[in-house]
Amino acid sequence: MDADVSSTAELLRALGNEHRLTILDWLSDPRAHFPAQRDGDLVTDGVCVGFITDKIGLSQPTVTNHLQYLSKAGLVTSKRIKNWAFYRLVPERVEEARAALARLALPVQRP
Amino acid sequence: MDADVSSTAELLRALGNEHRLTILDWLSDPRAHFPAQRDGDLVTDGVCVGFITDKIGLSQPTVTNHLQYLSKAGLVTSKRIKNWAFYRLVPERVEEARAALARLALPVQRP
DNA sequence: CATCAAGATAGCTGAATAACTATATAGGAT
DNA sequence: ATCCTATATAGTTATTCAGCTATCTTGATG
Repeated sequence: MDADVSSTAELLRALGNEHRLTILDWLSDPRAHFPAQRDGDLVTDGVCVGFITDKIGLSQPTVTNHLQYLSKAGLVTSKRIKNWAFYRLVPERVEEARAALARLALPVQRP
Repeated sequence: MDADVSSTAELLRALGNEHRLTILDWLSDPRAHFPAQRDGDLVTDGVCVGFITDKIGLSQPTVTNHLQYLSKAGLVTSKRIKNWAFYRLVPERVEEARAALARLALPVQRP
């Protein structure tokens, strides 16, 4: 556990928001949630901010904020093509969160 | 996912704090982290607030605050014996968090 | 009954979150 | 060069978080 509690906490904090969870869910299967893009592949490059903004019903700056928050926690990466920004999920980082919780979920019962 | 995003977010928010993570880690194996108690079994009843307060180095009201936060998220339960309050981990609830993250960690790759 | 000990509650403060509008920046198209 | 479009940044506001000290409540004990 003490193998970086603070980074784990930051990670879980980033996951602890309704809108961010929704966005991550969408990004985990972009083709199921967004139309195809002209200038970048949904899966390979990621989803553009505009699509997420339209679908989630928040202002564009607020969505950018959430995406930057996720990015700081390492949960997404971004890529710029022309003047679009594409955000892609980093599933390994989600897995790290799961791994950190694994030991808590299985408490040691000493005799 | 939409099977209660808001409760999942609350759960992950509760997990997203260094001190609360530390406390939960201790509660996942109380005998490894605390001395035996006179008036309640560490595992069966939980750990008393005083032990946690001493070990974590925060004020007692702050610790009570964190424990109540965890309790609202369903991550711990409390039991009062005499004038001690014992807090015990609810590993099933941690497992719920893991389950919610499981689908994100395994993104669908459609052909 | 008076006192002590354990925890909870009240009340305060500063920092971080989450939202918005308005504006800046940068690339394409006319 | 100008305009349009996509995103980022600035700046504001209200709320929540995380900590503290001081006090209340409750049970045990002299």
